[in-house]
Amino acid sequence: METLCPTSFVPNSNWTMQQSKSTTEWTKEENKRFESALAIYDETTPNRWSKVAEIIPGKSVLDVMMQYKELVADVSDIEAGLVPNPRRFVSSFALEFADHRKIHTFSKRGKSYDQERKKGVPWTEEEHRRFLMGLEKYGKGDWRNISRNFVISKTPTQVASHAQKYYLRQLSGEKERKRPSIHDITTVNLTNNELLNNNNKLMCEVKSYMSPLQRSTSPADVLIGCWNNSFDGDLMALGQFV
DNA sequence: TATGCCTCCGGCTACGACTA
DNA sequence: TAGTCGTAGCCGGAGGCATA
Repeated sequence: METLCPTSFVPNSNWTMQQSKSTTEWTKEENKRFESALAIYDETTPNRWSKVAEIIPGKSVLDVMMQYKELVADVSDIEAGLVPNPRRFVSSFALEFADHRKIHTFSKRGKSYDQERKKGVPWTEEEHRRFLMGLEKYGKGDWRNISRNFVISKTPTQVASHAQKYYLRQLSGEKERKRPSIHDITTVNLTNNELLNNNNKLMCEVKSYMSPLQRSTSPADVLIGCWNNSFDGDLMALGQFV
């Protein structure tokens, strides 16, 4: 059984990316290029952020990652209805993104946006890992925060449902398990933790790249903040800027 | 080897309970 | 009262297995 231990690298921080702002200002034109790039290179694109950065002269991989982080924050504000006029340039793309996420939430008592039953979207291993991280951070039951801060691609309902199956899986004895499952990945212990090694490596790279001022922020905060916004794999690309 | 049936897994939905 | 969580059950899909 593969296991991982999030607390081994998650710092005792306030768990925010607030301090880790991009060091450069973004013009309207740059934002437009940024949105176009996001449309061209979707989430499945390898080294997505490297490619996005190439499209925007003067912007680094970290810059575009931070910009994406802020875009997602805007979307969250829009979704929550907290901010009538989002704090910075909010594009139609952000609004579309918000609509897209809204489609994945369901109204109560059986009235879904789609009348037909949705085809299940399988959880990826990465999403499950983040789910486990969120579980460690917020504990069982706080699906809203886990969804918002760790598995942003899933709604709280989906997270809760996933958790239900996860706990059922844990309760079933190993002998009863006929087939391997993503739920076999747990948070129990440290050994065989490829993820830990990967993240230690990434944190070193991030720290190397950060300016002296930024280094007052834990690189783990940067890494986790990036994680929260689907920057999978692209942090590796930071190495070229070090 | 191909095919079809069976079983298991896991995402989705509905609904009751709880709380602010 | 609305929002959120917990959970039972439904359902589709994939893998396992038996049989021709």
